[in-house]
Amino acid sequence: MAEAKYLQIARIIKKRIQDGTYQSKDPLPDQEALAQELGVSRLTVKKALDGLERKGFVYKQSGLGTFVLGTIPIHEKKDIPTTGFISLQDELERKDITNQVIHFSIEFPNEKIQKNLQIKNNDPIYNILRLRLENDEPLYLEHIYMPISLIPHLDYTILNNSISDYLRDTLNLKFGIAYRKIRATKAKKTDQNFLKAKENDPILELEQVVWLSNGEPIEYSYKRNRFDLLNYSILETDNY
Amino acid sequence: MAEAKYLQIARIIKKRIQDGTYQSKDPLPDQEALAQELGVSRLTVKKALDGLERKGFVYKQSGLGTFVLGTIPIHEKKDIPTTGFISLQDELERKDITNQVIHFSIEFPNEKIQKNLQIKNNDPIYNILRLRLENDEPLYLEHIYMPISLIPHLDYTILNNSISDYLRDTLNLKFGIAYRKIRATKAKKTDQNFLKAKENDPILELEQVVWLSNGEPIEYSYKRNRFDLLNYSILETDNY
DNA sequence: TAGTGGTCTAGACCACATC
DNA sequence: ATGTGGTCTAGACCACTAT
Repeated sequence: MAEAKYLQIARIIKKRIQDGTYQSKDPLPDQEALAQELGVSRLTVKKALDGLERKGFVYKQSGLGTFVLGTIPIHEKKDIPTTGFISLQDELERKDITNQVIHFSIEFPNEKIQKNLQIKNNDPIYNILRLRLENDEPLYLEHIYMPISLIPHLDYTILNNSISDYLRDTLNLKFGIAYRKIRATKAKKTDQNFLKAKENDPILELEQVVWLSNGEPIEYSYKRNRFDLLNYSILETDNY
Repeated sequence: MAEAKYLQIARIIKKRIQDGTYQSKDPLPDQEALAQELGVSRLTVKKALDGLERKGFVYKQSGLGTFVLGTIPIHEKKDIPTTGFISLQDELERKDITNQVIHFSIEFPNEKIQKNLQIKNNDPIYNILRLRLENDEPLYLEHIYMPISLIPHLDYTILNNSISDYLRDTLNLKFGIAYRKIRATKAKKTDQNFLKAKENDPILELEQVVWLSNGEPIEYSYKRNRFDLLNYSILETDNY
């Protein structure tokens, strides 16, 4: 089957917002009108708008209409959305991002990794340390642990590009949920070396466990970000 | 009208998960069975489950069923969800949280605040500095700016309790979206004084703009958190 | 009063996973 | 072949907002 109708509708409406057909703060046509015009039921339009609301394109006021959300004042280029499984390059408009694989090995997991990946001590894992650079300046250091059982073949070519693209497009794995945790910590020696962080610089750390849609943990990782080059951003909506 | 049916259904199912009626990793009854049992349509059950999935109680596998999500391994007590407009006390199981109002004044906004609250330079604002303590130990320092025009009467009693409860329950204001940004910074003198932070301690900062459901900005604020006492957490789902 | 979005139903068909 | 969740429809009624 083709892409779901509500996703197609969402894309059409999103395009109209981006090309200025629907202007900031203006009301969109009402759901019934959009449904008629696009040849779908009202519920399908509503579902599309619900998604666009969650993504921050529109907001709705019961009894009034649906409106285009204006520019967010505190938004900066270095804000990275914490939502979505999209790779960094897509989400950010940062073109010159490169990878540098610092370490790549196969090991038995320690207790913490066993717990986080829900595996046994004799289930081997990949241990990856990767540095991300923007215009040759270090952005963040990424420690990744993944079970071999789910990913039979991983090599430097994949690590130098996108692991998530490989999992999704080549292995056809489907991501489920992710639990992410953001904290501030002090720079360690490793951070000082690879990130060119100073001794008393803070580090913005994102630790996460990612599950496949069948409930199996696929990745435990933490990124150690340069505090001055990255923020994490969240757009919150009331949408149940 | 009473609470929406899908929210009632969600609450019932959530309770069954929490009291162990549905065990971790077990499948729930299928949507049709739940619909029959609870006397609603299948779509209403689905909507309830969609919400529970976004909140991390269950996960669904098309063609297989809906399952109770097990405990999240990296979850800690000091993780604070970045989602929802719920006050800190409700969300955390931290009982002994107190407020200490350090500064409270009415002023004209500077340019940054004008921009973030979308107001003019002669629209007065509240300027609030509040310290949050847990068992008399400082947790975070909160700088809050809000337009007076939307909040006619604010006093120390309200500031010592919950501002958001006052806005919601007394003024009947409805929250719309919030844009939040998380960064790591260095401790300033203010942080050292009030948070008992050391000179080279990092600070975990959350900066945010909160809008009402009618699109008017109601709050610009930033919290400066002790790096060792708080993390922010995000639960990510595929849910469009 | 009119117009908006929110909810809900019954029924249908589809894609997907398992047996 | 069967059972699961995902999508979609047409129609209905409700709550809220503005005039």
